[in-house]
Amino acid sequence: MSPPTMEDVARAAGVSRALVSLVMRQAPNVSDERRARVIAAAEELGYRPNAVARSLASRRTHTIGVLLNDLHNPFFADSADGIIEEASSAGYQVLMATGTHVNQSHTAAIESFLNARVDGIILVGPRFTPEQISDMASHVPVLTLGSSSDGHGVDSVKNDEYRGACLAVEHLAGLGHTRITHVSGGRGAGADSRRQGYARAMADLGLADHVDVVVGDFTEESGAEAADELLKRAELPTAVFSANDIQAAGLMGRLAEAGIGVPEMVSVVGYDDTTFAGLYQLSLTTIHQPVAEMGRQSVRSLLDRMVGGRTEPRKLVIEPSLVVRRSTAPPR
Amino acid sequence: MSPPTMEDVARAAGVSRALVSLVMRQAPNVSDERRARVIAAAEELGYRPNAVARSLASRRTHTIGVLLNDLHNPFFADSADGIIEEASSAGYQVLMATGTHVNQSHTAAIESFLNARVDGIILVGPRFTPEQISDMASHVPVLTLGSSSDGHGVDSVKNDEYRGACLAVEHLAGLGHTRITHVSGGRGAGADSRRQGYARAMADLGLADHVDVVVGDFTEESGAEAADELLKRAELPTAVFSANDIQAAGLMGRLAEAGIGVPEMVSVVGYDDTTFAGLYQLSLTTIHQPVAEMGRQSVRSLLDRMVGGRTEPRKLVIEPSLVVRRSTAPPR
DNA sequence: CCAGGCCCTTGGAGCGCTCCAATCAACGGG
DNA sequence: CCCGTTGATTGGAGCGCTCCAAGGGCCTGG
Repeated sequence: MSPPTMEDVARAAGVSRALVSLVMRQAPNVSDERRARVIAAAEELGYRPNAVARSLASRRTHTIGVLLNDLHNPFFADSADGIIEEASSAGYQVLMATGTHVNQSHTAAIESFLNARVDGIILVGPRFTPEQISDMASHVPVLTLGSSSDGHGVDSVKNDEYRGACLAVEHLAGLGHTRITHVSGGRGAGADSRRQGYARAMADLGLADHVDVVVGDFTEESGAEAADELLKRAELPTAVFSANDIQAAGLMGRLAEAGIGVPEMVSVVGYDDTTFAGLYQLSLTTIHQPVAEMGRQSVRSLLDRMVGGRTEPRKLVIEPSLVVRRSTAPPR
Repeated sequence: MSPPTMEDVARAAGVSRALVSLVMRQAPNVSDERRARVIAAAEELGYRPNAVARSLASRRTHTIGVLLNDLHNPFFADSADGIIEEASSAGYQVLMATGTHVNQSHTAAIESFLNARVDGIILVGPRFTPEQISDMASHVPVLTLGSSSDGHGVDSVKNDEYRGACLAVEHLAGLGHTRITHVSGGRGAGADSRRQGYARAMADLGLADHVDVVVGDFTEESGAEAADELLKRAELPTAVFSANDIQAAGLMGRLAEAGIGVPEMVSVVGYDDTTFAGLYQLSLTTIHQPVAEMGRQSVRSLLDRMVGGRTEPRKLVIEPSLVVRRSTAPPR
């Protein structure tokens, strides 16, 4: 009653088990006649190759482990989408785990990836120490996506956060803004570069005196809190560059509640160009990065290492772009 | 140079391989002294149990396959989150696949789940024929989440769409609306029940004459198109019950572009209470279903079948609830 | 007519683990 | 003092596949 094995197919087709194996793996040197007989027998028996046994024998699982920070942020959902799509079209499966904020669950997830003998690991967002990263990289190819914890012999795909931040600031300055505040992403992935890009761009534009950073993180609440903070001040900035879209949404919401119009009173720029930035009601000017495409690139890069034999790490930096919507306007 | 195996640990600890196996599986009948020795040896060698070999030998992979329709819709992201969380806390891994609209890729994903010998499958959204479902259910426990394609000996977890639609209509009617249009979800999961719930509630409230359904699907564009359709009419309805939040957002956006205020001119109710329904700028009145919790329930239900030995299918129906925000108001 | 190749096919030895039946030591009770 | 019990430990037989070395036809050139 147990499902048919290769042995059963071989018997039914009157050939050896090895031959069935060759047919299943689409090996070239098999006569058409036998191939047909094997395929017919397999079909008849409802044979289904056992990927577990195959993995054990071949020492390759055709599986990549993906660790995401937070599926609720569309950013992660989009990258997951790109990853899954590319992986499955390359014949790979995706083992997915999410670290629920706690770093401990991250390491547990990695542990189970390694036990499962995944062929590669993609880290989307989570912060690990360099030791942790290189430790796992010693077992299996690792790629970080969008995160900044790289540089330890692992591949990485990210957008040029620095450049993106510059685009945002230049856009605002171009509109005539000078008092441009940045709400940071705190210790989140990419937050540092965005903050530095902001500072640098401000300096380059001669606005060094106006540099003003409110510490936040990548959540909606943090945006609302930042708004509260700003509202307490004697004078609002005329523009805000938010560390990401969700935070920007939280910020704009709170400002609206307080009767502060966007962009009439304050212009707002986000980052990521996630789904809802384009919603008519938000219409958020933001920095676009092709997240799904980056997910696909990640898989390709990893495959390149896993089967292509590349060994030196490859860092891919994607150029972000500015998307202007209605949340920005010249200052009054 | 290959990673240490149980054999190596056994040798190092001076015990048999079987004993190491017992220790690794936390079996009870092992003397403390030997257990300690084995653990020490394993640690020393950096031993990592090979889950592939374990799966082959034990015929259980501790993996569940999850097939999602569309990660972009927060609904799916949320359920994925609940599923992953519960699965990993039960010691299970999640193999994730997304069907990219095309049904063919759905079946390919299922195929690879079965080849991987997953212990169970959760289908979130995709529509399969009853034959397909019962076919896969004959191999492995299957559960459908939020989908309507059940009833074939498989478990299911869903909210009471019917009831949810009633809640929406009753809310609008309670505000004084009579001309309530429904933009449907077309052939998507749950769309039928929502439409029927709408029709039934309208009838119960004596509004049968006003039943009016615009065919759409579960996307933002479809909402915009529905708005266009409505705008062509001589007279707008005073309220719209949208098949889901994203569609509602698209609809509201297009209405706003046309200068039609929500809720001043038209009230709008969505469905799902996805993340952005709560954004201040949308503030969409909608029907809430505890999606993440439903994801967790799905896993529990599946585990119950996989290890608990339950065989009769279990259908879990969750009561949805109404969340009133600012997109609804009495008609003018 | 035979050696030398070239294809196709096959048996067998694992891959690293689980699980079962068998073994062994220790312990009381009759 | 022997034997049944109980609990800890072990060898061995798989799990279903891949991979490799070797075998068997058959064709070709000398």
